[in-house]
Amino acid sequence: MTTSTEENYLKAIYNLNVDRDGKELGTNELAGHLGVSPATVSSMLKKLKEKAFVSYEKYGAISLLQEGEAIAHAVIRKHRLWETFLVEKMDFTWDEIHEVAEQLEHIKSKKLVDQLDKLLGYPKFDPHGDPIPTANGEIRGMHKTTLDQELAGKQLKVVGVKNDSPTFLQHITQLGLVINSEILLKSRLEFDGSLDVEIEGKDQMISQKVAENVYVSNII
Amino acid sequence: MTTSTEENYLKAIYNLNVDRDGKELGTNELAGHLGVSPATVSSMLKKLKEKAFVSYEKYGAISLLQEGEAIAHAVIRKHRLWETFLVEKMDFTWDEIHEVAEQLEHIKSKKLVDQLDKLLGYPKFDPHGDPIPTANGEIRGMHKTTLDQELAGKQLKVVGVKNDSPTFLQHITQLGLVINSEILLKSRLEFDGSLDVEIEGKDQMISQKVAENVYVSNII
DNA sequence: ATTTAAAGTTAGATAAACAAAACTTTTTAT
DNA sequence: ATAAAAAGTTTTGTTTATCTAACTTTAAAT
Repeated sequence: MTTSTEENYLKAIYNLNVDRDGKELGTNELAGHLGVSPATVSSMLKKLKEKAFVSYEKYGAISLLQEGEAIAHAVIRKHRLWETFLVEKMDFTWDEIHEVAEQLEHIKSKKLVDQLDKLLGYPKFDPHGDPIPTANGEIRGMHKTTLDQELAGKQLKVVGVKNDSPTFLQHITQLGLVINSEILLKSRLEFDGSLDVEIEGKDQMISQKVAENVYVSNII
Repeated sequence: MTTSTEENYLKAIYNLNVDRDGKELGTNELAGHLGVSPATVSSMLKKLKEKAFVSYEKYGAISLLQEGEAIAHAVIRKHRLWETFLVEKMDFTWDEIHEVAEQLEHIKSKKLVDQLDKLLGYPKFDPHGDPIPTANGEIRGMHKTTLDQELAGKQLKVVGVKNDSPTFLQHITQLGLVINSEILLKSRLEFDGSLDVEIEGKDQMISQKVAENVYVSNII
């Protein structure tokens, strides 16, 4: 049986290895992400390696082995199903769900997860636009482009966010940026990379930092 | 913030102090109930006393102080609401819910509990017939008589069970003994205290041990 | 009333998860 | 190519929750 802590390490390793172009994951970065010291990560990696959950050599890159990835998928599946449940059935807003889902994702009951999935109508995406892994651990395709990478003049749709923090989510909700919002990217300022956009008809300026954390797709 | 372990101790102390006529609760009994050694209970009590959750002196009786009782009530409320949720919304049977509820009862989110209560229509009893404490920690009245204490000839209704274990619940479900089942207590055998009963029309023998764990009320 | 049994406590140890400080390896910059 | 910086590891130590073994107190039995 895996502990909650182990599950959190595996999930973090998974998340940090997605969405990066070959850059290696090290103990410092993982420690920062988990809010623990690099020393703690070093010793935990020894344990996770013994259990054959991760691939790791001293001073080397950290990545998941098959079994570790399966556990990460299962935890992420639970996290995203619970987030969906909280929004759909419990009247939570998308900035309130992460913290509670961090707790609920560690509940151990296969039946509960299956029933949750059924109750929600087998959703494919969670309230942040992230895909929900299937019961077999398959993930149906991830996001690609963030708003900051798009060209001026494009008509876009918000399909997800890269950041789950309440403050970020509250900020963009204020701007009108929620899942399925339509955006016209009018122009980009050379000065600081901020963007002049039209969101659901309203004119707005958004910082590059915000744009980097919003996933979009083209409107055909 | 209280840990899950502390909450489990407070809940156990609460449960063991209900349903007993003045008999004092000691470390051995508590240890047995929690599945830990008496030594562990001794040291944990020191901590719970420091936090002013329990009243306790060396070699003396264990009981809850106001704050400890409030926490116990809150945990029991969550436990029973989750059990109700699992049966009402997730198609669990009453013998499957205890184990999962033991995990869910420690989730920390006021909003989640309130919404759960609302979603379920503010239930007064859980699937085992136990009363659900209100948000202010009030419990609306407990069970009184178990089936083994009733007189022969009486027409009774099952209102609850004293034991949550899967094996017990599966056994009595087999007998037809579920919440609201109607029972006619026909006679009691002097030999071993077992009972001759008619359950929903069917004739059955049930052991004294079983009868001690079924709460009943008179049908008026 | 004394012995024995039951109940309870204390002391010493362990495992999990963490941190600080000291040390080592790798990478970067000049 | 070497020094400095960054990244990573090891050692030592802490906290929480647990155990076993040894000891003490209280209750029961003769």
